Amino acid sequence: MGAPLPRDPIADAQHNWEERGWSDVAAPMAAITAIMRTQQILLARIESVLKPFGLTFARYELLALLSFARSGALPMNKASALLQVHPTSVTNAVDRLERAGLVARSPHPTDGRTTLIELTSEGRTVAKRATAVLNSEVFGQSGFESADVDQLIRILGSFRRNAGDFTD
Amino acid sequence: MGAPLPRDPIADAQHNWEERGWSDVAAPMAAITAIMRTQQILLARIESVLKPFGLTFARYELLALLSFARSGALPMNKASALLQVHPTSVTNAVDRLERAGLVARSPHPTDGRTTLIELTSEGRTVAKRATAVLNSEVFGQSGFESADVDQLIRILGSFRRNAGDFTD
DNA sequence: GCAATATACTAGGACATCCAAGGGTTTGGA
DNA sequence: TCCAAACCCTTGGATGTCCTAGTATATTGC
Repeated sequence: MGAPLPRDPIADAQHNWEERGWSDVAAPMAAITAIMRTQQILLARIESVLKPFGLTFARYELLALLSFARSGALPMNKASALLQVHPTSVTNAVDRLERAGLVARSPHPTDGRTTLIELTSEGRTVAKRATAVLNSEVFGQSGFESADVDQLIRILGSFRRNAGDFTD
Repeated sequence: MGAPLPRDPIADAQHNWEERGWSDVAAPMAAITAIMRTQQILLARIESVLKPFGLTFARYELLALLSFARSGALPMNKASALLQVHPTSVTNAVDRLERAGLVARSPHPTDGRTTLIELTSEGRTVAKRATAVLNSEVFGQSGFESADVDQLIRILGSFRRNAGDFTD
């Protein structure tokens, strides 16, 4: 956005919390705020890389999910569950991907309520190329130490499990 | 959203990455995806707590920032920089907070380009009460182990510094 | 078998974020 | 002094997310 700040605004907030006598929750507040900000930074990097492909992160995630499905097709409700987003968000993403010719809707063979989303061959190509660039430009240069990556996976995995994302 | 999944979708994605030969970036990919999902869960909790106050997280952050400013007022560009969001997002938040009577715009005394945002007394009251509930309902029950909170603050703090958020 | 309930997707609305562009104000160099 | 460049805020547009409600199809229970 702009130039770096002279001080860490989240550390400042943590100090403010402690000064007000909320020391018991100051650290979790700072951690949660840091997660918010980190997500914002990472999302911006990802979207910047995907822009040349005409993709957003939401649409890329759907393409990637489909590309890993054996049949190359998934019911919309399944995609919604796996991506952990609201069904209307999937409808929105599919609308745009379909208009771009990267996926196609088709009726479910036995359940009239269900719509299957299927990768087109162009969709598969775009997914492959976008993934390659994301791997090299974002995931390969995350800025996290290797040991910290393991810590994040452990800590956030535990959090997500406790939050009810999955049972394992 | 829905019921817990039988398996962790992010761990599955990491395995898929490894199977395709992208083992070198599979772990950072999983960590980054986990940050995205964690942010989503935390944001939902926060918004749920703030809803009774007629606040969103974006508006709450602005109120909280103002409540910690000595004078109780800040220029909009300063708020934009400290909250690390685009100036138009601040304009949007101030518009709504002003309509709700929680903040007021006033001209800067010496710089005609600048607009100051000031807490109203009602705004200060709402900020105080919203903070109390957030502290007890979200930050006080984050679900993170105390040691993990420290790890998160360290890891994400380092990341944000490297990303150019601040120099310290 | 049929009505009541549950499930799947979509339409419309509220919010937030960013970008691009425009209008007003200040600053700084020729 | 004066005009160009820099800065500040706002408007308008695109996208994503969620919620609520509505339509269509399946499933269940009597």
